This record gives sequence, C-alpha cells and structure tokens, in this order.
Amino acid sequence: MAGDDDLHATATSRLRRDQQRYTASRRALVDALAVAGRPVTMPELLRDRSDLALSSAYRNLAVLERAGVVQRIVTSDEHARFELAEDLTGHHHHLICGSCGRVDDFRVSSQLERSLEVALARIVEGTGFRADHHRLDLVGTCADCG
Amino acid sequence: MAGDDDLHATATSRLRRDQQRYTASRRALVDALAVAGRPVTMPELLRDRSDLALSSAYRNLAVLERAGVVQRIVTSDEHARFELAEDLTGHHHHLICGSCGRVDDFRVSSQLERSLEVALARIVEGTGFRADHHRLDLVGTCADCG
DNA sequence: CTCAGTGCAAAGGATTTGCATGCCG
DNA sequence: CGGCATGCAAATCCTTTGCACTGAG
Repeated sequence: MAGDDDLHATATSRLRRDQQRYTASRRALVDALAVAGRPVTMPELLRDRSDLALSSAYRNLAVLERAGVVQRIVTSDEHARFELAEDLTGHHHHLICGSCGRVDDFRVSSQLERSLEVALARIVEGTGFRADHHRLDLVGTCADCG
Repeated sequence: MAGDDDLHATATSRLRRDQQRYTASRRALVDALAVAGRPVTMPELLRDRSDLALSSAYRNLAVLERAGVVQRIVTSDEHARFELAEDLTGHHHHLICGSCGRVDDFRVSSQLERSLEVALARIVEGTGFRADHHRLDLVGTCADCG
C-alpha cells in the first residue's frame, strides 16, 4: 500500500544520501520493523528471516541507523531493540514490561506533550545542557506476565 | 552528618531484612553513590576505591539492589549505571548526554508529576498492563560536550 | 569453628570486526 | 570490472560465575 511505498521511498533516499544501497536484506529489515509496530530485539527480528546472518543484520541496522531510518534503543541488559525512526512513525513513548521485557508504543495528548516540553525547556535553561529530545517510559507488568 | 547516618541505618536494616551484612565494602559503595549524587558507572565508582575487586563490586551492588538500597539503570550500551534507590533520594529524572554518556538528576514540579501520573494511568486503563513507575529522561548534549 | 565476603581467573552473552567470497551496478 | 554486502569465525567488552582463601562473629 501507499504507506509502505512511502516508507521504502524514504528509506531509499536517506540511504542514498549516505551513499548506501537499499538492498533486499535492508528492505526486509525495514519491512519487519514496520510490521512489528513496536521495538523488537534482534532474535525477534530474525525469527522469520533466519537466512540473514546475524552479523549482516547488525551491520545493516547500523547503516539504517546512521541514515536515520532506524532507531536503536536500550531498555535493559540483554538485547537492544530496534524500531523505525520516530519521524517515520510519529512521536511516541514506551510501555515496558519489567518481567518479559516486551516494549509497546503509546502516545499521550499533545497538550501533555506541550506541558512536558515547556517544563523541560525551563529546567535546562541556563545550565549549558542542549536538549535534543525527551523519553517517557512507563514501566510495569504486561497483561501476559500479570 | 545526620543524613548519612540515616542512609547507613536504612541500608543496614534493609540488608538485615535480606540476611545480608553491611560490610565495609558495601558501606563504601553506598557512600560513593551518595557522594556522586548522580548515576555512575562501575569504572567511575571504583576510580577511588580501586582496592575492591571488580567482581566483588558487582556482587555487592547486586546484593544492595536486591535489598532495595541501590538501583541499576541502563541508559546505553557500554556500562550500566548505579544510583541509590529512589525512595532514599526522592523521585527524580535523568538528564542524559548522548555524547559522553554522563547522567545527572533533575526534578520537575509536583504539579507536572501529577499530570503525568493521571495521563499515564488513563492510558493503561483497561489494557491489562499494571503500571509500576514512569521514567522521564531528557537526552541532549551536556555543557562539557557542547 | 563456620560461613559469608573476597580476589583471581575463566566463562558467558550480545555485539563487532577481519577476511575471503560472491554479486550488483 | 570494482566495490560493497554477505557469511563465518574469531575477537571484544561488560558482566557473571567457579573456586579456594580469609576474616569476622
């Protein structure tokens, strides 16, 4: 569908900007991330596509991250998690299960987001810290683990 | 001073509850964390106390974490960071430098905290997710790296 | 005397890197 | 053709674990 076309078109152009190719493996990884719709670990990502070597997957995700297509997040020890860059999916936050580690996305009202931004801007004001973005995670126990 | 006495008294009793002793090494670690006043990595923690073996430090911090005296946080790959449990230092958030990795504490108004809690409670309502606590991080570049 | 705490060395686990090969452009 | 992507294996890095020893109660 159109959304996916846009996604791949964007990925292509961002990779090209970095003089990188949008290979089948990379496209498959982006597809898998889009389908997942939440940050996934490397084992989860390769569960289906077990043909791609682990090292290649890591290398491809690193390339995609440098190009701004993929974002890597670290929520705990164990495995890092990968998701599509926020400007492709929209600003969101993470619901983290402390038991199984599962991570899901959620969004808050733009009103609360604005309050947050204002409050955070005020906090760093005059400290020399240059704020880039904020992260708001909700940690608890998911339905399956509860 | 009194605050430190309280801290060590609390640590002692929490360890005792777990049938663990408050050894000199453990006390030194708690002191170092209190002095740091922000989440520190293992290398930072042992910079001064280089007499304690790395494995012992990890073991002691694990004991202190189980007892609820210390909290371990993971902000990136590389090193985990350790800080005193939040009920000893008060609820706070983290200012993270994406360049050098340094982490500092900050607090927001209790009014904003309340708005956050309300909004987050509404989000998980009826999802089966049982919320434990939230995390709000501000990511950017610190004064030294800017 | 006993057992928990310690140090040292080795193991573990996720991720990265070196190198030879194959394929796309 | 030339260079980049890939696979495999080895290396890295933080952290954990095994084991023998020692010191506190």
